[in-house]
Amino acid sequence: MPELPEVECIRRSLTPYCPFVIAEMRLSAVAPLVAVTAAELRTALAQHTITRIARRGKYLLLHLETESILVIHLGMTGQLRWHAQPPSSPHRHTHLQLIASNGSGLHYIDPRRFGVISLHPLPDGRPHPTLERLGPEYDAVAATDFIARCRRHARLTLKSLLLHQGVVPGIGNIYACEALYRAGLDPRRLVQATSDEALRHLLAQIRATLDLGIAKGGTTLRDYVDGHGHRGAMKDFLHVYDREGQSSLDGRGRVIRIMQNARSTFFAPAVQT
DNA sequence: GCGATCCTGGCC
DNA sequence: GGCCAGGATCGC
Repeated sequence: MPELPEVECIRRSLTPYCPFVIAEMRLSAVAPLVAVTAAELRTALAQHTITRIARRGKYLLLHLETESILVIHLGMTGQLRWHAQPPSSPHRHTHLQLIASNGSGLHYIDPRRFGVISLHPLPDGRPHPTLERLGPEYDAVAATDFIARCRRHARLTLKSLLLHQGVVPGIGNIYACEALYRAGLDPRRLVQATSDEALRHLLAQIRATLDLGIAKGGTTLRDYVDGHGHRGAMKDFLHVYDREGQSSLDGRGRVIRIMQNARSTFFAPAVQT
């Protein structure tokens, strides 16, 4: 569900509640823990303080005063919600609750359990495995570095390239389609058939697309809400995603849907070459 | 590189 | 009942 703009909006919506002292931690029996046990998580969190919330790609990083970091990935259907008081009817798929002494708290909800709850570093001291492999952030990467990273994946299609978290992390299916539309590039085109100039332009469009997504509060197709339960408005600004058979938002071409790696790609052949 | 896989739920 | 879904890893 959430891509970089949605994760960033969640981060911003929860930042006012830091520092947050965790008086109690509750974990469901089927919480999607990765490389940590419930006991290890409890030791790392209970009676400790979340000092700030950061983001890398689609990962939320809840920094503790101990220098340990609670790592949360929301997968397809994850939510991180703030509750000023304990909710009268907690969501059925609540897997982690971090509760303060006054009853307020952060709730992690994830029906499909494609998410990740972990720690960085891991309890054995090793770095969190997938966090380490992420490329530089979209707003910090130099164009020359971006192009060099693209060239390492010469035989990928541009669509697959954008979904690869080692190039520019945080892009998912929606924003990959949108950035390629804005850049005028066919999602089926191979990296090796794409010029440096076109890649430079693509990076600029990735930035514009993600920044707009953040400014509009993220894309709510169905589930997405920020930490306060607010939906995002970006859906009304998508040019091609979920518009099969219609014209693109700016009217420059008719949108078709194809499957790439078993996932839908929306694009306008008249605009994208 | 590609397909299968982990899950639940909504929609046709 | 079947298909599809905003993700990422794993094995071939």
